[in-house]
Amino acid sequence: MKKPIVVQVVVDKPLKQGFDYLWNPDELGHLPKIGNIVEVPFGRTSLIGVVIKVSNHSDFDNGKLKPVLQLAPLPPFDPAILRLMNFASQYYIHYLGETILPTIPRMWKKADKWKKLAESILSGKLKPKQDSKSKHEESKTGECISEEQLNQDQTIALKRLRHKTLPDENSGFRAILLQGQTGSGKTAVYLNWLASILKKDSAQVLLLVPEINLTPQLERRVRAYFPNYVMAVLHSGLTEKKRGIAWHDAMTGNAQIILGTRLAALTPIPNLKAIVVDEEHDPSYKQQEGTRYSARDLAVWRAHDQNIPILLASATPSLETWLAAKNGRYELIRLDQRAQGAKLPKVYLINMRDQGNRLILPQDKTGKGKNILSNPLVKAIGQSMADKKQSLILINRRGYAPALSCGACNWLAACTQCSSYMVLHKAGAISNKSLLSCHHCGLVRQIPEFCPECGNADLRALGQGTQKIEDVLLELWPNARILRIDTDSSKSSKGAEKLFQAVHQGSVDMIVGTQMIAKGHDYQNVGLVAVLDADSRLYSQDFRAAERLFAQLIQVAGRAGRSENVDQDGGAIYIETEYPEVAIFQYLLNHDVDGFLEHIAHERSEAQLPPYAYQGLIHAEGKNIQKAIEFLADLKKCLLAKELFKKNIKLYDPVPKAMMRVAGSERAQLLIESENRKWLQEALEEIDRELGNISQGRISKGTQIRWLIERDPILI
DNA sequence: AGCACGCCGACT
DNA sequence: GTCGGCGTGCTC
Repeated sequence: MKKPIVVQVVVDKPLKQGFDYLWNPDELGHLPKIGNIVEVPFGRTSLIGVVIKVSNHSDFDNGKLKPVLQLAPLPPFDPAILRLMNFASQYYIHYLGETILPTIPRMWKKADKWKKLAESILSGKLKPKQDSKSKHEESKTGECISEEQLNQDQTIALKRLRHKTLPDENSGFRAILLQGQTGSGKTAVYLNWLASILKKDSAQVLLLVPEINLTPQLERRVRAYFPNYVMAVLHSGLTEKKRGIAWHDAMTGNAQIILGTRLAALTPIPNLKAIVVDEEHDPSYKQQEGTRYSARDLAVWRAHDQNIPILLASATPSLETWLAAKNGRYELIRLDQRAQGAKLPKVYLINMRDQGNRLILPQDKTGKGKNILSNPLVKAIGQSMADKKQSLILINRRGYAPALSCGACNWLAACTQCSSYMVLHKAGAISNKSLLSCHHCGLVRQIPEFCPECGNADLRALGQGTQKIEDVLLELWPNARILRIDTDSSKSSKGAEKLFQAVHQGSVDMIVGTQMIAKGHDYQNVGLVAVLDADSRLYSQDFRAAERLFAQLIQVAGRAGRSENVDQDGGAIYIETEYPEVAIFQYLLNHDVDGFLEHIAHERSEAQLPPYAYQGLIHAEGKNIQKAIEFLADLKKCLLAKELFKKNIKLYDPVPKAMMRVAGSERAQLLIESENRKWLQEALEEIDRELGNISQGRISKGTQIRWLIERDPILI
């Protein structure tokens, strides 16, 4: 008798095991391969799954095996990407099916459309128009900006890079940190490097960027660099179809260049020969839902596993990467000369404790406006206007004011769903009338006419956001052309790119915005950058706050003085702070990135914090905070009885989260820490088992607490 | 995670 | 007498 073909399939459910199915080669047209994407019956419905094992046996009751219904018109996930998925699943303590399946674009998860898709593939209709360039024509290096255009520093960096990675056919795994100031031309270096990798037949390269939707400039630049290659662009902002096609182009090898955000790190690229992670320190590489992976870390693992080079580029490397380069685990290539001779901007710290620096607006007799803009900054903006230079003004709060308060009884408008105050938005931003909005759950409310506590009509806006700064600037310069760029304004107009176009055309004098204006954009005529709320991000209890702020400040500083005019001075950055003496600002004064990292490294080492220790976080969420805390306290008690936790693991006390209540549910967390990676891994696996025993999915049975394990958290 | 099955309180 | 609560178990 002929042996049946049995395949094991994982699906997108919180289930530990795979499920066995019969494979009928006559009906499916092929023999099964590990990595095949299939449709299988599951309970009363059917699901998409991935084959993870092929055999002739099943431990399950053979009479009850159901057949695989359909095979997707896609190549199987290649062995390398499956190894990566397996690793991610284990490392981040997430079910394999729930790790693999969410990486498949929606377009390919509709089994009823597979027949049609198969036809479009055959007839070549799947390609979008602009991507249908033939790929094997002409010289493959194409119209790359020629190496002669690189400055001396860049040329040396590129040479070293090639020397490290190209001497022989399989030079193997190399992790290289390309550290260089903003404007030092890192992009030109790595694009030229990728060009040399791509010379090898059918090679594919992966270029990861933090948020491509904010930087269409980079996409255009890469396209222009490689006109003769097919490029696949992958990020969450794409339409279903575009993303589906790009993913298909990557996994079939049709595209040579895969440019994308963190999700691209988990895309199958069968002929992957090199990876670049641009702005490798950027927190947006960390996925904050589902499998909570770090795309940068996975990319390094992938490069190591596939024995290929990876380049990590940044002006302000993460401490992890910087230390690895320092102790020789990674290679270090520096790029210190600012391209085209541009100078670094001068840094001014404005001490906001100094009364003399405070500005009183002429109309503002009460002095309410005194903390909004300082005198030195107003003078500098005026000068910048006179010089016909643009000013970039950052305040990391959108809306008009971050709170609404009663002048009589100090009542504050709070969100009913979250432990946060509601932000006042003036007409025009979210809707055409003023209202209160919660930035955590999205709840929107009318502005009350009277204080609901005491009936007073004197309700005041506390603090300031982008809208208010815009108002104040208009008061000071009634004729100034001011553009506000934040999530609100880019949503209500036709997206951020339209707004940025106005900036580049020079039809704007001042740009007021949140952090999103600091990312990646090459401003040609910005002479001044101002940071208004620097301190608010130092107050955070997160130990990485200073590191993040420093990176952001260096990044915005780099937006100043980027003119085409070679003799330009470097522009200026003004930072308003009540603590100009703290280390972060002092290192910033000298643009001393290494000094700052050295300083932070010392602090972390003293405190035994990451990267000198490894952390995991258990999240718990329920109807009330007591229940959530109790759940974690019980867990802790139970864990402390185990050997592993007595010796090698530090368990902190369960605490409410900084934002305790969000959208009606209350959240707590338990931090666990170990000096040893492996011990932490074992501990997290033990916790997963423990919680799995008392849970159904990710909800604990008795207590109805939803829990989640996070490895290497970045926001604590 | 869904979803069915199954055993105890207030309702047309 | 029934509708419906969510506790428990299953999905190849």
